[in-house]
Amino acid sequence: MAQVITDEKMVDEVLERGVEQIFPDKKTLKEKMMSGERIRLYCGYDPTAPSLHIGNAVTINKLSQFQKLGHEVIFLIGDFTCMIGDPTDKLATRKKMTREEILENAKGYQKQAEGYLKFDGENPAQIMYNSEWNDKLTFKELIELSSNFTVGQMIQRDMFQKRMAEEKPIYLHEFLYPLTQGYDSVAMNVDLEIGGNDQMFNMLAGRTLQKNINNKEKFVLTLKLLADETGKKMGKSEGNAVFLDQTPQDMYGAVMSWTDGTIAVGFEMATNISMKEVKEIEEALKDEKNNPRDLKMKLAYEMVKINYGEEAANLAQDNFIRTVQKKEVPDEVASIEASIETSIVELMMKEGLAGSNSEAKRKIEQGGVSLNGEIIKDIQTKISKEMNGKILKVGKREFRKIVVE
RNA sequence: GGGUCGGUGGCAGAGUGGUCAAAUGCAUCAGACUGUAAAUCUGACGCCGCAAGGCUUCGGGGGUUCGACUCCCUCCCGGCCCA
Repeated sequence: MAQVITDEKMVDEVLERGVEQIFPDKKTLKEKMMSGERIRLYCGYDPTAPSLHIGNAVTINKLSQFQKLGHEVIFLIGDFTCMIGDPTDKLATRKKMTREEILENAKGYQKQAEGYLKFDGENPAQIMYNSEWNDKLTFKELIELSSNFTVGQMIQRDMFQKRMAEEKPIYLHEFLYPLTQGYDSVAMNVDLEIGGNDQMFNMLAGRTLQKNINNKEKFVLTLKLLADETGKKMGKSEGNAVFLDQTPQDMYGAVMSWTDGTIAVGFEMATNISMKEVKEIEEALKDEKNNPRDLKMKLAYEMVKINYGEEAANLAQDNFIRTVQKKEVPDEVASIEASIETSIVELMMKEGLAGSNSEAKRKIEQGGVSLNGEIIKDIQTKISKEMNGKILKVGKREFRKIVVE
């Protein structure tokens, strides 16, 4: 059994760093943690996509901080809730997923989370699947669960309000999402749930149920969303998403495409460098003399280091400097075989460098395709003997070494 | 059950008989620039084709018409109001 650390400074940092709100309040949770009691906490992840993203990483990072203090961490995979689809942030009902798709997506989650959270050694995090108990719920039990909430409470929810205002449909089963997520708290009998601030409603439903059913106080800790001062979020729709299964190079590059305003908060939420350093970075960012790019490079480096280790971080950084800043060819370029007389367009298609012939042609016409630095202008260009060993570049970051057969 | 409005490209959302492969915004891609793969600017953005042009697409099916995203019939789905 792991020893629970009750160092006040450390407890404070865990309860403050990146934290938006704590329910019912920070003081009570702190007292509980300072008492030396080992608390049981979790955060849930719905496997709607094959990869976790940076937003998930922030909560996983928070879980790991509790883990380091010796608390019991559960990494919950929402294979059941996922079938309903969380209405949070969704203007439209999510399409239903099959169990197969869901489990396929969930496969990589542990590996992707490992950069932050330990699943072995002392005090390992446990992985649970919420289908384990939700599958077994009977209709009768579901009715009993539902009776803990009123329709009024459900439709209060901002997202539902918005949908009603826009005359968009709300399906009955969407009301069950907070219910089932809430029931997770009861089934696992946890003391604390953490999640992004947008998950507050769902997490509080669990607080209500845990109180009503197990007569236990469940704490809820919400984290700030990773966003810049204008509220611009990181995410897919913003085009700057970072996924945990990206290659080190791509991850590094994706971080580099964040807006400058996200640098400090990125360090605070997604890395584990000390808060002292985070403050120093904040100060440095205010100084005109410093180039924010350099601090962002440090952030990108840290992110890759956490997920892939120091060596990969160095390589990713070198790669970025080389290909993006100096516009040179990277150290390692994948070779591709090409037979004489096949067209460049055909080759690009075969290599997945273009989604269609039209796209390949467009890229050539727009000057995005080059061979050893020489822009290919003619879409009719065919592979010739002289091209052997030359580097084909498509767009900013795709490099292939041609091996003529 | 009745009334009424609606279902358009990855998303949001215009378009009401030819000028529509379908405005605009977001996302995406390419280029320029830069302090970065940021911001900004320029261009592209269904598929095939060097091109001319062709093919497929506006909930499904059928019809009217020289011609339909646009009109008619029918079916499916949704919002709102009434019951």
